[in-house]
Amino acid sequence: MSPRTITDKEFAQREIEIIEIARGLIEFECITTLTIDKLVAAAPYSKGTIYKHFISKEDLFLAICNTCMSEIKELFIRALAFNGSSRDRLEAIMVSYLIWAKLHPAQLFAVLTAHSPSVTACSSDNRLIEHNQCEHQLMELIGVEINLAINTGDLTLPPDMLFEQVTFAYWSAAWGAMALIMSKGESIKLEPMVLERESFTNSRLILDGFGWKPLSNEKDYNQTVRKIAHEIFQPELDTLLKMGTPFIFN
Amino acid sequence: MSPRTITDKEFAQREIEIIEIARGLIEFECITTLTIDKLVAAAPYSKGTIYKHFISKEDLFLAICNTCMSEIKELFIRALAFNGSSRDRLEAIMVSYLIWAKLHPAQLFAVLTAHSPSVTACSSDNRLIEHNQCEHQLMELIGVEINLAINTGDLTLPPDMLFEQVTFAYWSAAWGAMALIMSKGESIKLEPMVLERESFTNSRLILDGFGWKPLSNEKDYNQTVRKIAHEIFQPELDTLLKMGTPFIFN
DNA sequence: TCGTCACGTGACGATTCGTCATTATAAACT
DNA sequence: AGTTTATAATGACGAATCGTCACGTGACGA
Repeated sequence: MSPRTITDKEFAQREIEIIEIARGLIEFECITTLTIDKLVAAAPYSKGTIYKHFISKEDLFLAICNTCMSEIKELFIRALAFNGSSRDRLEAIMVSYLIWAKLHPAQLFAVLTAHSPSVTACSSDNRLIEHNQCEHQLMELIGVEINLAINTGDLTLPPDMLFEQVTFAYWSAAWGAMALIMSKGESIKLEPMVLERESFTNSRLILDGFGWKPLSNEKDYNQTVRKIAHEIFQPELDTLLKMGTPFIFN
Repeated sequence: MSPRTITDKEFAQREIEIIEIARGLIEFECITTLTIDKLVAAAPYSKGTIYKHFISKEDLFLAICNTCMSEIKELFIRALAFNGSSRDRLEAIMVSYLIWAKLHPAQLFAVLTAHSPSVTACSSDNRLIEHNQCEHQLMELIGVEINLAINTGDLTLPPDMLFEQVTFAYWSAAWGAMALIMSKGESIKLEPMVLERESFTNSRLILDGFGWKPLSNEKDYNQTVRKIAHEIFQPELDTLLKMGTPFIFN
């Protein structure tokens, strides 16, 4: 009754495989120069099959973005294992985010462009839902830490403020620095701005603005960042060094 | 010796005209659906002529973006006329930025997408230089106010920090909120985040983080925002109301 | 009036996207 | 084993769009 069927699992597996191939292509070219035809040429599947998975090129982009966000999530989880104050762990999240960005600059572009309206407009509903879940999960991880901080008294939630606003403030400040600095090609530099430094600056300002203890003038967070990086992300630091783009400490 | 010449001035004028036509098209469609062919159909010039002005579609996008930034600059200048503290005037800049964004949501998308690597890659050098100048001018306006604050003692520049970093921190936090909230289509909402509220929150956090006086717990900035909006941007507020997207005060 | 040369034009080749008619194939059945 | 059958895979194709370039046009000087 059902000849030549493909199981859901096989289908999902193949989707992952295609996404990985696409990510591989991006590494050498750029998200912009990636075309469906190139992907078809590089993958052991035909165009029709690929369009079974992604309803459009943008849908593929968003799928790549979602995969990246899942990867980032894993790093976040590792970061949250840092033994320190709640604020230390937020710093650790920033470290992990930066490390990922530096490890995969081409992929980061994919994540950035995935936030453009064209991608949102041309992606499948399921993919968009998945994307929202990914974003939600990342924010949730930050949210848990914020809750902890409130419970321990390190952070006092301003009375007229929603809980999610704290997450959003932190996330958006990090996003802004990332987007502005990384979008500039090598051709034009945005002053002498350094991704790592400005990101930590934004983090510090936002958290100090909340009065999240210990404040940055009570503690040397540069030291904390070094400790986090070496304790949790030493392998990644080594890779970055080998890539010629070492993590820059203050 | 030179038959049928076009002066530089005429050329520049025509460029402005074409950009305005393109902006008009964007209003009804979207930056993504804007094609050169549509522009050619809408403009009294042929494709060849248009390609005399813009070396690529992306170059046109960046030109639109630059025009928008010049418009924003004018609003910034108006904002800076606000009679108050230096921090009040930064708040005024945020108000003007938000008002522009709400007045021209479609154009804002153009500005956002103009920051994607594809646009940077395919634009002419001149256009990129112009873009950098626009960005620089906007930041410079903020920079002037920061200097004033330092001179009056409202702000103490952290010893290990460059002057430009203050500007960048403020600008990137504003950018992040804008990019994250506006990039979400109507389909998917990012929690109950409100552009105006989160923008002012970010602004307050960053400036409080710097210890920029008067701090937000010493003064009701919601009141200041209302004052700024009504004193300087009442016509725009009325327009927004008519558009059905009123400026949202806290 | 005519020649010239910069400017304007839009047809065209080249890409790339996404579809769909056709082919291949594995399971079920005889 | 051979046949049937429904589903999956394929890639040729039409449509859309980009950017170019060979040709047309017209203002000005001679």
